[in-house]
Amino acid sequence: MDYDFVAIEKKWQRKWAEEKTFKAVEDPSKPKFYVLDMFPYPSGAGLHVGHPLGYIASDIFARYKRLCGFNVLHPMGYDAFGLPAEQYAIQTGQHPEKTTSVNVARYRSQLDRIGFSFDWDREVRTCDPAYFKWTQWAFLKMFGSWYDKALDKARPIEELEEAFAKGGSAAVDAACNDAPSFTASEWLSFSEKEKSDILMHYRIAYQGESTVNWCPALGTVLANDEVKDGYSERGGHPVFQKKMTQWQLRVSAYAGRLLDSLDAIDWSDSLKEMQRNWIGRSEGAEMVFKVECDGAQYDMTIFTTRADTVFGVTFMVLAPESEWVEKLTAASEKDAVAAYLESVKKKTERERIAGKAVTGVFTGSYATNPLTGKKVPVWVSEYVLSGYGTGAIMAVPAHDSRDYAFARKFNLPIIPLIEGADVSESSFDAKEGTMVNSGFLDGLSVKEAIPAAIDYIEAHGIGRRKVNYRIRDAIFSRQRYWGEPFPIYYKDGIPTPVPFDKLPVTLPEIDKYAPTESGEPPLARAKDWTFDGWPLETSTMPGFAGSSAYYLRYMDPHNDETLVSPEADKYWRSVDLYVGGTEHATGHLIYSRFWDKFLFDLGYVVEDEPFRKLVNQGMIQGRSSFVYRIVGTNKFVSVGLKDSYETTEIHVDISLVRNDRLDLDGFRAWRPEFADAEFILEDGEYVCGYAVEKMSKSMYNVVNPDDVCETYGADTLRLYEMFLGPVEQSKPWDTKGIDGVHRFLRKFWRLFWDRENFLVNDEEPTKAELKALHVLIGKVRTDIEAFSFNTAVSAFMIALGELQGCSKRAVLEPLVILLSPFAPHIAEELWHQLGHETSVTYAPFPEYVQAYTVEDSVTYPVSFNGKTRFTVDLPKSLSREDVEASVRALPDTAKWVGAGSIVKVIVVPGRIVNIVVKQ
RNA sequence: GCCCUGAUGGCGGAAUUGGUAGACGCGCUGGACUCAAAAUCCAGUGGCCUUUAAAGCCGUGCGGGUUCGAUUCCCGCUUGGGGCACCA
Repeated sequence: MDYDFVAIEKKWQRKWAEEKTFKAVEDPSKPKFYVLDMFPYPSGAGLHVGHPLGYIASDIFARYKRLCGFNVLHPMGYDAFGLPAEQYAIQTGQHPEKTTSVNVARYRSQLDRIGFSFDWDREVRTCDPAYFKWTQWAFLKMFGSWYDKALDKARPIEELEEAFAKGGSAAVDAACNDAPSFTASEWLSFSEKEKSDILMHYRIAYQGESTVNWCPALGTVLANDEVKDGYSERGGHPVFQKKMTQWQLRVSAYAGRLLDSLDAIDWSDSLKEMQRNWIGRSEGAEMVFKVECDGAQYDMTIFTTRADTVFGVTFMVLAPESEWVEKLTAASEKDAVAAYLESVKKKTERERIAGKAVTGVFTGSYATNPLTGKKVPVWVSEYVLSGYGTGAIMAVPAHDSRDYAFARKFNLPIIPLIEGADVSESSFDAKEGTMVNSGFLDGLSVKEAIPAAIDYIEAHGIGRRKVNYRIRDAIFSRQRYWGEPFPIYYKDGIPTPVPFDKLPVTLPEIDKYAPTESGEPPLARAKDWTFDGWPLETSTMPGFAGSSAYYLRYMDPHNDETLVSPEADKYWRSVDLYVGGTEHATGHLIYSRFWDKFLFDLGYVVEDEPFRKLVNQGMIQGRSSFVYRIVGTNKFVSVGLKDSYETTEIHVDISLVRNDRLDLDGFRAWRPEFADAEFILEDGEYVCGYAVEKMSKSMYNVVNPDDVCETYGADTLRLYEMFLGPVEQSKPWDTKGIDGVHRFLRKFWRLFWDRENFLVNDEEPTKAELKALHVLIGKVRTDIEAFSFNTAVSAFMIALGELQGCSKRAVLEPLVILLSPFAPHIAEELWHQLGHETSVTYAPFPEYVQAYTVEDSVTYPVSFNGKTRFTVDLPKSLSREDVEASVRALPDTAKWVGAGSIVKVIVVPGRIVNIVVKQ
């Protein structure tokens, strides 16, 4: 019987679905294991072979864990809200829900074909009201909470109100954005509206004005991680900085915890580093400068990490968006400052970054250096950011390159503070050297001077130690249709939560999906977009809202009472293995951690980190093929000969190319303009050139997994994607090697079947066969645990070579179990042919037994300095004299052996190379 | 500019903790089977020198170092990929 992968795969995929083989049920008697993939956005293009890479790896791991006796939760769903469906809707008028469900169906059929062991009963879709009810619920919980810095956790807002009523604003140490201070009695006298406005400064989910990334082309604001190099990540449209009132999440309150608990999770160093940079902790000091403008006096606070350089401050700089600009602009400079602010406003984010031109304007006011008493001018410049620190800086041109450039441009003085620093050409930014010109700091090294300066500042009441974080609060509103509506309505202008029992707030039907003519979000088009007669919020939530807690929902997806029941949460706890791309490093993976910590604070979940271990799979790139048309003709020249002609490189569809050889007739039929193409061949064939590029339709290099399943089968696809190289590594898809993997499966099949006979017998395996089997068992286990699937596949191939013609049940049964995570269909089929009734999925992983000894070896005692130190196993061909002579000839350092050491003797036939001592 | 990563045959990639570099697969070459082809099987396959073989020499991006021994550890570069970037 032949290996009929088409029939086998169809048969078992149907059985698995019918029998719900992979259904996960909470079972306290078994240890749990939660394996999760980042759920996909169901795009219209469908899956290409790059997408399943991570899914295959996690599926192997999930199946392996089941074999090891774990109760495995391995769910899948769809991140179904998003821009592409909405833009398609704007163009065609088709409801995004329709597009989305069509795409979801396509994804599902593609996924099913690869034979994943998902528990589809737990599927979630972020756009499903029964799901986003809990996204809205979490938002309301954040709206109803504040962050207590003293306890370092979120608490219900009612407790804040109580504290205000007792002790006013001074009674709490809360994370907030510039809220006014007030007494207890003032609080009690405030109106509802006033109280609401004040609380808004404290809520974890709050409405606040801030400088946001505004993208006019998309008609919406974007979060920082959705902007790349000043362009929108989706669509690549220019982005402007704009002050707007938006819903925001107080992620910044969690900065310290997000940073610290990175140490406790098993993620790659590079990813942790990315998050550390994004969070951006820096230690320094806040310092107060007295400022004077047209006779008025102010105290202005700045942040610096170089308190040691205060003696070199020669000017101050404000961010253009800073509130200080208005206060500190002298009457005489009003016009100049206004003109400058206007010019800054017009620039796109891109221009601000790219144009490194030094610009700025003098405000006409002066600040007093708190240490020297000297007066220095206050300037405004776009190189200072409003969102970081206090939006104002002290400038030390001698030791900061940006301040230096500014000082040079506007002819401001430069005072060097470090001995021997030459600041005639550029600033000296390094934190090393000995202080000079710095009063009481003179003679100290920079490393000593920084804390000494801060101590002094604190002692004299000029400022205090301060840790600053770069991470900003997440902008949470989007002016779009296809997202979760906010469960917020405006009662007398006061943002009011929709009661929990009225959730979810579902999307209204509207006639057009574009923003309104007056620039309002699409939801403003809805006829009756109200709650209880009051207007509802018209913006929707961003993409990361629905993906932030989906891993929790999988634990208890049908629960209508809570996001996740305490029982389910306590059982599944958190994700043990999370597999996905690194592109979410500063988006989803930050927000999810924040979201989880928030729910943890409120006692809804038991773990304060969502993803214990994270593996980032690499991208699979496309391998594009090219033909070379001789300029001005319809003649194509093979790649090896193209240098003798002037040619144009043309992408050719890779389905017309096999092993870089072009299918000439197929090419002529491909497009009308090539119908009468002529070819200049080499060795009778047309050889194409190639390049590794992103897999995309326009480069004709997309490989659909369905096609691979058609020709080779899902098992081959799975095995091949793993065999391609380490999961974490990016690599091009290259069909060349796929035959080798397919051949392996056919050979494997042939251990069981020849043309018509089932070969399996009950003979006793030989020692050599047992050795091959058990080496494989050990290797497969360690490789899977180490996520090294490519070497595991190699191990199978080696074992198969050694087990040729071995059709013994005692060998084949464990072999089938071992193979089942990788190639589940063929394994399931053969498992049943071996007479088993139940799925191989729950068979026990074979035990590794050291069932062999080194053949042809003999044990020698080895002695140094007349004492026997240890014994070694060596090939018989080596005489005892040889061994001892070799050991004696070794240098002393190699001969030392400590008590209790394990010794390995490295033997090249005929001589001892070395002795390795292991502890 | 800063941070993280990687660099090994014609190709994808192996190498447990510093111990015979190139496993496994692809490709290529030769052979078997076949009227022939496909499929399958067997053998060879880093480079140089050599008629061949044996033996030898050189070889893990480059230059140094530590070590009996370095793809592996240290220092300094070159270069591919990714991230951050006026963050004071």
